[in-house]
Amino acid sequence: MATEPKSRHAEASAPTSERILDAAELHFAADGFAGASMRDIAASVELNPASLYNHFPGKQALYEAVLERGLRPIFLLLDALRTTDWSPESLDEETNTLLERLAQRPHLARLIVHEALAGGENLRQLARDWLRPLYSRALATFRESATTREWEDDELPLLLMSFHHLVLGYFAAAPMLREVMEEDPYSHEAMERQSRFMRKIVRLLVVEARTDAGRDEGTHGGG
Amino acid sequence: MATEPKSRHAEASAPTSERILDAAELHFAADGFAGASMRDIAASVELNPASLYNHFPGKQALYEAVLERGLRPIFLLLDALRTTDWSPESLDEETNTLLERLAQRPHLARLIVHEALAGGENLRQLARDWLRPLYSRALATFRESATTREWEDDELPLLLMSFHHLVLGYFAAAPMLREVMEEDPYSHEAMERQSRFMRKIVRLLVVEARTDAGRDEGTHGGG
Amino acid sequence: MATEPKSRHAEASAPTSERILDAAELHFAADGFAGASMRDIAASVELNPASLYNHFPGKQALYEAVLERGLRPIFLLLDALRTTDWSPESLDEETNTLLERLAQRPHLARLIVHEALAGGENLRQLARDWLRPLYSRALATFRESATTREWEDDELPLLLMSFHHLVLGYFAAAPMLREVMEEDPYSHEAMERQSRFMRKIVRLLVVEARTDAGRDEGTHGGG
Amino acid sequence: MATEPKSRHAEASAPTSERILDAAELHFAADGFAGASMRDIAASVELNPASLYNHFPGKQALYEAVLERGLRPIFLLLDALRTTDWSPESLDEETNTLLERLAQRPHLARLIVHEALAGGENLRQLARDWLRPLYSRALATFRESATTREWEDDELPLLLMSFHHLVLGYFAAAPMLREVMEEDPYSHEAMERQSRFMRKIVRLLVVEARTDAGRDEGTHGGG
DNA sequence: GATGAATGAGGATTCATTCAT
DNA sequence: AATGAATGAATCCTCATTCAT
Repeated sequence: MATEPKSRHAEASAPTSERILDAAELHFAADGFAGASMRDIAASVELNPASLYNHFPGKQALYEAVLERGLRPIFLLLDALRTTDWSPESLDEETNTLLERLAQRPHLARLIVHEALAGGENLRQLARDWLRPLYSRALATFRESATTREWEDDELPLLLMSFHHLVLGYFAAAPMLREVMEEDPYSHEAMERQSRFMRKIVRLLVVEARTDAGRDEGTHGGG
Repeated sequence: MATEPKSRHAEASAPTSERILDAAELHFAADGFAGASMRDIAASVELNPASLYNHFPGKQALYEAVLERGLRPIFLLLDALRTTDWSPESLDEETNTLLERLAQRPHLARLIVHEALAGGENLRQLARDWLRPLYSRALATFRESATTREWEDDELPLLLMSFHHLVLGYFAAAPMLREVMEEDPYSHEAMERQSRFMRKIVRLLVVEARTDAGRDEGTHGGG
Repeated sequence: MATEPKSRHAEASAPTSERILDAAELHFAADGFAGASMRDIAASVELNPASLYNHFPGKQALYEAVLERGLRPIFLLLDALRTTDWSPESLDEETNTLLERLAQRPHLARLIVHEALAGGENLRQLARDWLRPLYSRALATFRESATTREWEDDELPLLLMSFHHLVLGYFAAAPMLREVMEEDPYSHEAMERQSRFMRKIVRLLVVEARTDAGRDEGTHGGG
Repeated sequence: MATEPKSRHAEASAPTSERILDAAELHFAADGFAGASMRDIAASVELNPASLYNHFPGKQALYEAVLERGLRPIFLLLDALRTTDWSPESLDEETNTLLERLAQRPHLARLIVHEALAGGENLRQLARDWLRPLYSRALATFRESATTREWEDDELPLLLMSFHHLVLGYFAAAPMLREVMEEDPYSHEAMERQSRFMRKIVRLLVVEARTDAGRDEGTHGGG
């Protein structure tokens, strides 16, 4: 106590808490909140289940701590996209950064998708604390930007969600990709390819769309 | 009385097995295989849990029956896309049909996404029986088509998966959309808008890409 | 109804009842009353479990019918031993007959042993209806006989039970013998050997004992 | 308080695991593995059924622990018989010791007989771990001994099994004996009588048989 | 901070039995 | 005489949580 200036909060005091969070993140991502078990999480940290309660008051609190720790930096990063100048080069770079960050902690994407599927109180909280603020600001940036003028105003949320689905989908569906494509989607090679591909999609949907704007806009313009 | 030889037990219109499948589909979609409980499913049909076993030999079999009943028509529909002529009009129409069909049974998408997340034996089976045949044939069609010549050959699987993520994502994330966008994503209005949007995306990624093909092949030099 | 003079009782009316009894005997012998299941018995006869109740009012009644049908002839046979003249030749022959009869229906022995182990109401009934009358008469015969005069009077019940254990034990322990001796105890060869052996034991314990009587009876005589 | 660091929970004297084993032994002996229920065992120890799983990972493991604890000393004892000198006095004493030991834990015999009846995986294990080693060594001892020269070589296993049936039968059939003989077979008196009787049988079948050996070898020509 | 033991609620499944057809 | 469907009670076992040590 004399030599080590521990923080006041239990979460930061010991590496044990961190190890618990790591294990919990893994299990929650794999099995969802309901599917993950305190027993398994404890076993992953080679701890008695009862010991988890010395660090977190319960399963729900542990879950929230995982979300907090994992999502904050991701969302901060996304939020920073606001300041982009929407030049193709910037978009490329920012797409790249985001994918790399997600690739570092691939469990988080699955975690969010689990929540999105399940609905319920956890999702409500996640939406309130993280998703809604993020999306509303991203939307605002979209709207201010001249870049996306090709899209109708009421299509911008859909475009935003599409990027959400595309990005999270890739990570979340990793187990499926392994089955269907018979390749490890987290391999350096696969990530590289996906990153290139995503940049291309971004260009086609955001950058080039602007260029095409004047041509054959007969489809949605009629609505 | 002469024409309806149904027992007095089944007051509801549909045969019991069908009603069980309906309830099971709902619960499996909401909570995943592990998260859904036979007890809850039975309660939804106002049946004793033991009665489920008169219709299906177990949870796993019930799950598979749900998949079979729900996915067969969808996948048959997707498979039929093979015969498309890739004209913008055909693509528009087929995109439309697919989305409408999925909208009729919005739980299925969530069910697949649950599987994709969870991995495990169920996914392996789903991949073997449904996904892999479908994707390999879709890919073949992609490849034969002159339409998508703009994409590198090794990008076609990614493009395919992107459509997977985009389409399933919309339905699967419905609970999240409700929270974040504060709108019912299954409303006629929202569906209409999403359908229009998806057609536009398809056009931008598949049809127009072809047109752009000759221009600045593979780089973002257009900016 | 006109052509077939069916007996009034359901048990005798159809071969189905008989087939049910056969299957029930097998299952009760293998797993005991509690361990055997109506479902399995029905499956053995390729019948719906509900159909059993058209022939027997319940599990308990079916069990009793099995006992009745199976044990009566055996016990009649044993009872007939009363009239033996206790000559070595007669004993040999009667031992032989008994073992052959039991070998024909090896399940019965296991059935009795199951009851003997379990105790409870079924055993009480079995004892009242079958075992007690039989043993008391067998004992009386023993006592009248000059043959067994070597044994103290209070040892005769134990001698009787010993034969019970020896005979039933061989059949009841068949699964164990298979494991331990690695041989099929129901094979003709094994049965032959066992029969010869049992006759030898009977001779040693009953016939020869008489002869030895005068020699070194220091052990029990002192009690 | 200083010398007894036990928690307040365990008011009863023995440690909980031991009390569970006691109760389990009783129930498994009475109803067999399949027939005994964790619920009942827990109730016997006044414990929540879930608590059993804090001490044993499952029903099967509990069963094996019961076997291990109960059978090891018995089988060690039997194994020690190997060193007997086959003198009448030694046999008397050893028979006595064995019966006394079994009488101390009369449930074990029923437990083994249950297994012998049921067959299945448990029996296979019991045979492999306990019975087969024991019997093969006992047989070897029999064979080396000059004592049993009267018996044919292929009769020795049967003789061995006969002792098995006689000894276990007495204990296993206790419920039946109570019904049929209307006496408690575990009473001191009954045990004393049975012990005397068993010694006599052993003498007649093993010791005296040797003496008779020269007389009328193998036939019942004595009549 | 860690743990062994205890527990109530709930998990899937089996069982004997009933009843209308 | 046979059956499909229904059911309440019981089966083994898991879960998150608590508590004394």
